[in-house]
Amino acid sequence: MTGDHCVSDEASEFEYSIHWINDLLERVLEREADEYIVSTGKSISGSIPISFYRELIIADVIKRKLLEAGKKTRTLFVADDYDPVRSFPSSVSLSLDEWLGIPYSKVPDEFGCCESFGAHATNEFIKTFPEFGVSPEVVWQSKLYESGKMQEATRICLRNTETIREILIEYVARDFNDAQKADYLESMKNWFPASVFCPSCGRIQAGAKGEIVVNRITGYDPVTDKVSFSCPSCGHSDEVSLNELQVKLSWRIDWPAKWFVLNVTCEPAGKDHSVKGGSFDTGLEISRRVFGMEGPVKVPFEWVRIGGRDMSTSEGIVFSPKVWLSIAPPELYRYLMLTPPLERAIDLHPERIPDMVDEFDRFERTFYGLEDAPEEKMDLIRLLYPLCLNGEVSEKYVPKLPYKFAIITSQMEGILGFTTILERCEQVLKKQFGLNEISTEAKKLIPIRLNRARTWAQEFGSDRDKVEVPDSVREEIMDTITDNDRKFLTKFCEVLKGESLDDEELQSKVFETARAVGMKDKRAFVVLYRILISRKSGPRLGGFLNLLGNEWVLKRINSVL
RNA sequence: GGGCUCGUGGCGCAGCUAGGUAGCGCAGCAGGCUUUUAACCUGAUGGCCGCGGGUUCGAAUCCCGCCGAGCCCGCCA
Repeated sequence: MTGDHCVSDEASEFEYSIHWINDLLERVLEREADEYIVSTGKSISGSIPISFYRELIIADVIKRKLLEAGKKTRTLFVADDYDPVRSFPSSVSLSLDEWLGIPYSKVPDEFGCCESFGAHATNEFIKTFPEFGVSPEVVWQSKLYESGKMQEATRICLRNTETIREILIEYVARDFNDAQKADYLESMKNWFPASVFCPSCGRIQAGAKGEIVVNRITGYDPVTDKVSFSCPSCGHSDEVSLNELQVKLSWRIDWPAKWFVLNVTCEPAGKDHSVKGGSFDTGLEISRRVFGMEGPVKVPFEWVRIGGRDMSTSEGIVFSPKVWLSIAPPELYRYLMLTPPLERAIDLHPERIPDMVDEFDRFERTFYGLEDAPEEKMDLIRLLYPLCLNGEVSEKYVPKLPYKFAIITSQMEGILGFTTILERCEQVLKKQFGLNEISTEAKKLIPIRLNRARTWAQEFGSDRDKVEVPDSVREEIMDTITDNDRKFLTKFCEVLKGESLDDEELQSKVFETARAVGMKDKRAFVVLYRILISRKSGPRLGGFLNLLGNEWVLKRINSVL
């Protein structure tokens, strides 16, 4: 802040904040609610991809800031498991014909461990909440309906069918041409905002994606509270009292009804819903005119993509939270979600995880003042860093093993064993951060990072990232070794047989030995790397040789002599 | 048809809201660390800031138009 220019109180209102979180908080606080309910929701047509965490994290930071401001608040996660099956991802073994049109909450779990197909997919996701630092209350849409909590909302909607029709015509048909508009108006004449789960066949609709015929209510009598319907799936038709039927509101109506029932103050919405005149806006209109409520604060956000493609379950590119956790820290994911503006698409590139982890580590060290940063950036870092964590900010910096070092080292586990590797990593940490002792917190993180780095190298790394130590020296490598090389190797064996040296001493010995036999030092390194890992360069040799152990290296060298 | 976002050195991005010397990370290059590197440090190279107008003393930044890339909505959810 420059002190010489004075900003009046009025003008300061128009100052831009350093981050969207602050603007968002302000907008939400304007509601002056007794309790702020920040809701999120997801349809459950299969495994939930990590992209959905953008919504949960946005909701979570709103909650965190509200709590900080001393407000009462909760976040919700509404699992829309009452939606009927329209299609299955290719990996699913269930028969689509059998379950089409049945709610996901009534389709069995093919793995047999959860209550239903919907519950399985949802539970799998919920399990990762603590690691990603979110803690919403889980609301099952199926239970919301089955427990009767939605029934009054449904009744209100049926009684206001005419108003809802008007709203839909206004919003949906806004940009239609005359012919489309005429069709739409015609179709809305006998339209009702809810559908019936047929008491005879249990379906809410017939036909798969593209050719859906919904078992829509065909009439409602507000005096008798009876609804009539005709099932397109089995042909059953009837007129039954509303509270004796299982009825579900249409999507565009279901959403505002949930806002009403759950008293939602704020809800982030992906761009598919938040498009101008889209389902969110329609919902707000319904909130106002049908439920007499203001409706939640809309928080539009763009999608998270992976490698330039959308994460869709149907395409089979499911990048699940579990996969993320197997290669990168959850804090990094939060960081990536919180840094860019909400309206910006985020494209994840798994192959760039090492760089991104490095960046986050640097960001963290900057927070702790271990790295320089311009003061104007510090405000943002102080705001953002705590929001990236899944727990409390530690008082002291917990040193992290460099990810790129972990990539190489973790792949040595096969030949060295985990214990040796851990010891080596602790040494590196001590050296890098100038420590005498490593805290237990830091120690705990080492194996986690090693595992992630190894998995990353295997699953997403290029050939360059994969370091292998073959069981024996390959034939083609043998052929490249000259007599002069053997002279060097023989002499170097004497070094290895001698007293144990530290990394740097051993490093120097490579040079000394090379010179002693009149070999170019460059060649000495190439030869050793070839024998060890079949390529001409690799990790810093002194440390690497010690990592492998003199005994092992001696045996290896002897095998080519 | 309606809407959103993006277009800045090889790649990924910041800067744009309050116009004034074009920055960062990664890769690449050169050098250093008693000579290795995928660690670390230093340095140099590299950009008509998509194109064309306008406003201005001055535009990556503001305004208008265009081009290109991508996505969403438009039946259901």
